[in-house]
Amino acid sequence: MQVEILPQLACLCASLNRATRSVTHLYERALETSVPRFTLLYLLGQQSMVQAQIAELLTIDRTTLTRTLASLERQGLIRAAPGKDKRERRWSLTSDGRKALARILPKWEKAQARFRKRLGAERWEVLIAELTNVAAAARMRATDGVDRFRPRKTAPPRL
Amino acid sequence: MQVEILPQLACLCASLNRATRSVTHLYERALETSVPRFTLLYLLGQQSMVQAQIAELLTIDRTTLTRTLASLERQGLIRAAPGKDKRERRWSLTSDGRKALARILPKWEKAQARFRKRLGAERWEVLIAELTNVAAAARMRATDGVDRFRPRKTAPPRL
DNA sequence: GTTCAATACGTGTATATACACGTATTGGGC
DNA sequence: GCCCAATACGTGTATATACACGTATTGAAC
Repeated sequence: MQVEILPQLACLCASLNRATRSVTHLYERALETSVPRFTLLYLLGQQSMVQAQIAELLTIDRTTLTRTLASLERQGLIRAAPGKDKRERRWSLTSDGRKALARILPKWEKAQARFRKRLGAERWEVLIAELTNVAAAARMRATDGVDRFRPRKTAPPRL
Repeated sequence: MQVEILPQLACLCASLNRATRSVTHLYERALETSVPRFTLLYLLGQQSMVQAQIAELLTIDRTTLTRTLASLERQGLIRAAPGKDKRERRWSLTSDGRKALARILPKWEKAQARFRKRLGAERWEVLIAELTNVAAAARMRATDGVDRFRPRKTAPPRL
């Protein structure tokens, strides 16, 4: 039951979902952890963040994030501190979390380098930029008047 | 906690996951069903297929597919027939399934048209082709000798 | 025909995802 | 101060995802 060539899909969303399943599988083999968990560790390794801010940046549902963060907290990898606003939870890595991230980072970098080489540096960069555009375009409120997404002239900051 | 601009992510896999969450959310609002379920109905609307073949085409884990197909079968939308090989299950739409697909298709086409307009036809087409390439590249066996993905010169068939 | 590795599929379990709904805090209008 | 809509977060429930493991069938080697 071998599929010789991979057909294109008419649905952009189905194309995205398929590519994500395929690539996520590749990364998770290399990382020995799940991509969502690594993504959170990596992000919090850059800077501590309030929960709602993480949800927006990664476009993760608020309630999904609650459980994944709770799980990382149970593992002792992250810790929450209340902000001035007592409703907020500001998350940061614990020292165990930093150690775990340090162990995973080289594996992630290898996976990135391998797949980047496989695709070619040019396509890789274009792809990341385009995926950021697509994520932003899908979040666009339909009632904005213009139903046309305009990519930024200056590249957005990279995290 | 509003994020003014969406930053790029260093991780290609995280970029893919974020874009997929964002776009899937958009489509599911429009479809009033889940994207995986619609994708299966759409595919089986084109042609009946054996389970393992579906798994490969959509790069869905075999065991995930078992449950989603079972759910659609419980709803009476699809039906399995055994092949000559008694291990195989060949799936096709029931008449209820064809009706359901007919109801959903216009909504899907509207969602596609809207988002395609938003992105622009050119970027849309390039994106679907690239996502197909990426899915194929990630499936490439590392031991193929060449660790370099070559896109096909002739576009693959579209389903 | 018998044996056995490969193939097609299912089940138990765990995380990821997201909707509906609920609680606590904040800040502005009065 | 009081009221109340908005905000930040959690819980119950359902589907999606995928690994480890198990069963049935096939086909080829002998």
